[in-house]
Amino acid sequence: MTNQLRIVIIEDDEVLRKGYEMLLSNKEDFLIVSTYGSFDLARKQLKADAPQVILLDINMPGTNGLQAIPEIKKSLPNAYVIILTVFDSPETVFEALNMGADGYLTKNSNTEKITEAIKDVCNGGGVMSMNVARIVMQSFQKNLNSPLTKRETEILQRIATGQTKIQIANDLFIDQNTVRSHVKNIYIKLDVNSKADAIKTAKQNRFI
Amino acid sequence: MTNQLRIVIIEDDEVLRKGYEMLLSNKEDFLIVSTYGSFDLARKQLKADAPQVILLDINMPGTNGLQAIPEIKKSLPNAYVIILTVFDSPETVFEALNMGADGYLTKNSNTEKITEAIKDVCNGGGVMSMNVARIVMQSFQKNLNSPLTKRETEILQRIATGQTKIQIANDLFIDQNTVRSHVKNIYIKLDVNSKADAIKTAKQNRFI
DNA sequence: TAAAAACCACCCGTTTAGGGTGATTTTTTG
DNA sequence: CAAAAAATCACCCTAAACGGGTGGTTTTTA
Repeated sequence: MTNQLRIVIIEDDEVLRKGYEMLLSNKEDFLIVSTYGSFDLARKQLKADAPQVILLDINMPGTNGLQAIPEIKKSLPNAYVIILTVFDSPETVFEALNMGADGYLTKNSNTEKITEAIKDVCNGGGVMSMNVARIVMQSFQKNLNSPLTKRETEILQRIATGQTKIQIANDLFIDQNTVRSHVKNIYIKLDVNSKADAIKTAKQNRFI
Repeated sequence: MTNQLRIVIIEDDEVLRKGYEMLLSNKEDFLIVSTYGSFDLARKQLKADAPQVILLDINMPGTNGLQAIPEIKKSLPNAYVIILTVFDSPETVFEALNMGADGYLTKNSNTEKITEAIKDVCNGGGVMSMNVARIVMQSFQKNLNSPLTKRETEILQRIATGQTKIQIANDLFIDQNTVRSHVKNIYIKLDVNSKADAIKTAKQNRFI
């Protein structure tokens, strides 16, 4: 790309903010348009800054980074938002992704990783650091010690998508009564007595 | 770590197989224990090879890589499985993660990335290349043009977890009739007339 | 060849879903 | 500020689905 990438940094820690600014502005591909100590300070300027990439901290005074994402996406729909934070709890990560973050880096990332991430994001990639990727991958991995059989798991998954027993029976080419039998066994194994509880328990334990 | 990492490569393309072997065996931290042209050939030897990391292709004659993952995890519960493939469709990625893969690299990854990935995985990290991360992140990102209001989205999400309207009403401190009203509006907006269809449509369009 | 899983068939009463039609109050937004 | 959108609530109705109980057979797996 012939033009420099316009970057904005929003980070309340002054040392980190200046640090990132110095390190990234050394790269000739990057132009640090502005830096802010909070999103509340950045809000009115952002549109004029017209950044392509925003490095965003989560823990900030006033509006926090997660709350800021939808607002940013609204006023700058084409800008990429990369979270840069110390938090890497599953809840925080998933909320950030749900809000529409394009990347999630934890602060142990060195300059090399960050510059790489910025370029990757602009090439349409997603970016996450190792510990974040681990969290995300674990969220997909099922519990290998599920008490449910293959068939029971299949049926519970379908229940979780809102299918009725009749629909499930038709889809699996088995009788409604068979589905009922399986459901009863599922309830016994999970020690519940309703769809909602079964789904809840199964999801908590990653059985489905 | 003082000992070398024991690595097995399972890849049907001979050129790639030999290529990876050469490149990785140059690293003094790594010991390529064995390489195989298919999982069926590897199956009986794997336990004796006792690898810490397995690089696994997906498209192979006989048992494919995805099917192989559960089998590997069963016989070598402590081994890390890194998928190394050209496929990066959402379906393939999610199936691999569901099967328990610890990493997912596409074949444009250079040696540097691969060695880094192997080390990261052994440090308990998850590993994925940029295009895979993009796929995973997109799966979390909701459609910003949802026709559903905040409340409607909330209610539909709860329906998708199996909650009844009464339970939802209690949880949200509103009347059952109010929940019904919202549900009716949801059905109209999504042009459906049942829970299952609403959930299906909403998930397809990432409204929930 | 046992045990586990998958399959099927009835009974029963209660709960839930979904369609229709009306309304009021609060919040958002131009 | 005024109009629009969202959220709230009420009552009609029927058919469908749920969940508990108890019994069984066939197939698959270890």
